[in-house]
Amino acid sequence: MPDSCFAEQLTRHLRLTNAEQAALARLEENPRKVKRGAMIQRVNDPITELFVLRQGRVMSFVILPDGSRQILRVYFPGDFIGSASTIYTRAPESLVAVSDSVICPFDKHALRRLLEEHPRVAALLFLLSNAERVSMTDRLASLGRTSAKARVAAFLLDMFHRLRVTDDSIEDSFDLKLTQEEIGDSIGLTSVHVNRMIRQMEQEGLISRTNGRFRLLDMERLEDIGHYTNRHKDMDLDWLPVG
Amino acid sequence: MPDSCFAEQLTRHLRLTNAEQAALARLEENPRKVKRGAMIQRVNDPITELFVLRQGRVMSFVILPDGSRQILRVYFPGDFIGSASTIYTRAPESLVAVSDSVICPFDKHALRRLLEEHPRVAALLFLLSNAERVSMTDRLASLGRTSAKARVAAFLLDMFHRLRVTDDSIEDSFDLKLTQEEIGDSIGLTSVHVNRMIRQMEQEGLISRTNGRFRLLDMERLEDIGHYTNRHKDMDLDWLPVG
DNA sequence: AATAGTCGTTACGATGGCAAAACGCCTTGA
DNA sequence: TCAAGGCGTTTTGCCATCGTAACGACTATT
Repeated sequence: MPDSCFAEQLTRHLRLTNAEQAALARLEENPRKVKRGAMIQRVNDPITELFVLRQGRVMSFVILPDGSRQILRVYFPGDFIGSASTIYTRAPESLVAVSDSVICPFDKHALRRLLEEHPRVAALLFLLSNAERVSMTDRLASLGRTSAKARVAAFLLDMFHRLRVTDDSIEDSFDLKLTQEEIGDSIGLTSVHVNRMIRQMEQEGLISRTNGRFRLLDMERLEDIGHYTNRHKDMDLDWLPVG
Repeated sequence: MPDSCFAEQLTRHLRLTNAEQAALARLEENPRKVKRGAMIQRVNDPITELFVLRQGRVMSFVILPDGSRQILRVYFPGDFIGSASTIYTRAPESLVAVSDSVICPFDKHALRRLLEEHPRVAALLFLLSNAERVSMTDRLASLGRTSAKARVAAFLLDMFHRLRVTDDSIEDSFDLKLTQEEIGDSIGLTSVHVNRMIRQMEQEGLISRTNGRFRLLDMERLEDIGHYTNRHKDMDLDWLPVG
């Protein structure tokens, strides 16, 4: 395992000095194992710490008064969790481990000191946050303006590409580790309808499933159906020069 | 008019030194008038500049292949427009003036230099971006999991509170300057259905309209219907100390 | 063996989209 | 002052999409 999952993921997109890498690695000095289903943070909890995810899956969500759940984001190894917590004193969203995971909590004030000592990291986090915002707007358009089938297609493609960023072993099949209900709660559908769409897409030869692993058979058609655009190629990697 | 709309809005949330305020004011040295309906940026345009909005209304949106439009965000005076542009070389979204407006374009590299000379501003922008992300997740939950009526209620409340941040003259009635079609494209509904909901809420005494101005008559019930939570009171204003 | 969790499947019904037309209101121009 | 046009709103009927409820099958865990 690398010294810093977070730095490792960052360097897929942006350039870091050795000092910055070392500083980021210090955020991951206290790994903690959490079991599938364990709550890491609840809405309205006073915020004292943020996290880096090393292994497994974590997701953020909110529960509406009528009991329905909206999953906001699924986190993968190397992801920085809880950026929302930097600007609020109480958690605006809950965090739960979707599968057995290893998270690295660090103090909110430790992050502030890091930003003071390594000002360029603040700019990097600003950029990262903007990228996350764009991916959020893509989901907004998906939820607001597309059919159930398009949402499922876009969701699978998004998960596939995000998994590949940190996991080189992924070729064309991957273990999502999400139930169909969790997929539905991510894209604003019921598990019943997610199931309908998945089976339909299987019959059409778009995807296949073998013991829980998805395989995307026809990328091109999936991207078409899901109105999916991979934004990675448009990233401005050198805007913020090194050192 | 203040030297810097942007700095003025920022200081509603966060503390700025005089030097930082002056640096931000320099972003607004080139005001430009744009007419209602004028395109400021198109999807996939190479990005060279970002904007601060001084007067009027600007919105960002995307058009899906089937021609439908998702409005991503409505910007008000004092808003920083185009944070998405910092990390991409091509615009991921279009920008259009919703009403006659004054925008202040500035070079993308001028922003980079500003971040280098005033490292704390990078951290402030990081925080601001995180706040925007949270407001985006609120909309995600609204689109994914709530009824048409709830979305309209939440949208009106959101616009009302955001307008009040920079416009002290607003008491309880306000001029949204958006058509019902634009409201629909913001919250994933057709203009027909937006109209249905607005008239229904009028009849129920929740809101009223007089020559284009909305008046929110029953805040409490609106917040209830829209599952609206005002997050402003939970902001962590002092996490990043001054200077 | 028992229990719990996930997936598969069906029938039924509500929510909200679509198409089309009329209405009101403002602007422009004679 | 009136007419013409454009734009946004209002209204209607029809119907597709997607949600709800309910149950059975399958698997893993205890």
